Amino acid sequence: MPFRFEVLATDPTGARLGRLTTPHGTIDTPAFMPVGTAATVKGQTQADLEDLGVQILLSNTYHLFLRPGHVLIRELGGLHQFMSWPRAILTDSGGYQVFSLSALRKITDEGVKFRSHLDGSEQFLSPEKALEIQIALGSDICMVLDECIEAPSTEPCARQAAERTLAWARRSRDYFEQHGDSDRQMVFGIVQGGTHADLRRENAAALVELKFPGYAIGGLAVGESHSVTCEMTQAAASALPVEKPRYLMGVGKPEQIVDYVALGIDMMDCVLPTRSARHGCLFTSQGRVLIRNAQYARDPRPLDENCGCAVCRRYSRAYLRHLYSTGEFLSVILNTHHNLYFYLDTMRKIREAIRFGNLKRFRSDLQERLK
RNA sequence: GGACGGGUGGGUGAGUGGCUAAAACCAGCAGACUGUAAAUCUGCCGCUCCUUGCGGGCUACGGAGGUUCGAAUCCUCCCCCGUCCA
Repeated sequence: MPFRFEVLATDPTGARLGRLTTPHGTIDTPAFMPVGTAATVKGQTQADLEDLGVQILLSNTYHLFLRPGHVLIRELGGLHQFMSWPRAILTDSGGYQVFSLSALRKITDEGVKFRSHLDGSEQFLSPEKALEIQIALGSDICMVLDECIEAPSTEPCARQAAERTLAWARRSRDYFEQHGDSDRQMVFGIVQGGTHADLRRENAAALVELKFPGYAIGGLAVGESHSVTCEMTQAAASALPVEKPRYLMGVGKPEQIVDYVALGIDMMDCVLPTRSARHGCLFTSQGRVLIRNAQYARDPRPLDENCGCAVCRRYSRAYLRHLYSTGEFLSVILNTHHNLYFYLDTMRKIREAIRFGNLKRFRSDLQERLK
């Protein structure tokens, strides 16, 4: 079996230490997946990412479908070969674009009609089409197309989206059984349900009957408070099988991630470290640093004295500020490198804390420092 | 010496009688960013006072006078810059 998920240890909080095996290597969980929407993590080479210890990257079905096209990528040997990434890849289905491109789309039970943000052309994504594209891309983990809604949303509205997502999950599974290869790829179903705990539980339970090899929780961190995100995560996770990996989509800040891990989450992804880096917001052991702030202009210290990354070992805050304020390319590169290191290093420490059963202590220390 | 053109807030630069403490952009200062339409977006950006309000006072469009209820905008003189002619 090329795919395998093992829970190696659990922490009193409920956190799980695990290992997910894929044809492109194993992933230590809880894992953070950097986002490389357009087959690139902006500002980092694949060699950089390997050096950082990234075991799995996220990329995007919808964006790659529009450009350069999944057929072209298949011709060039699939996404791994195309982008020269030897480790695992998870592709998001385009479900998030249903949310973020809401002004440019129309949803029916059949699928989603998009007006391309690139050239205005009309595009259509159905659950089957999203899988067809992901099969062509060859990602290790495919996501079913889902309907992600904003928060807050009314119960009927959330229910409609959740039920549609469930129906789409069934169609996705069936399509993959017919056209996919489970030795090569796995498909995760996605729980929806807005900010309604009962609906989350109900939707998760129904999804589990479809027997996916892994489950994602979607539609969170889209406007609701962190405590509600946790409550919903808890509600959904409680209905998921313990032996399958759980992926909380699109989160979060470092101090939030430990909370999700404590709720039994195994995988997460977020644009925060990469996007914030480009915007001059850097994550450190003492909290966030806006490197453009005047107070760093003459600061000879490393960004984070407790950080072992290549950037902190070599450059000063004053230099990083200079690069940012002059708009130099190197600013994006160094900032992104540091932020990803910080996230991945935090995950390493989280895994270690779970191994020793003291995540609770680790969490309160981390949250105290970062608040 | 003469003829034109021009001098606006830290910079570039709109504005040619009231809606102008003065567009826009840049610089500066601060904030946001959560399955990436994002190397983006937002706010502040003359001084000052308080009862912090689409509040009051003061200063401001090269300088000094003047016209007008009202001037960055019109008039006079002066200073400076650019181009051209001697």
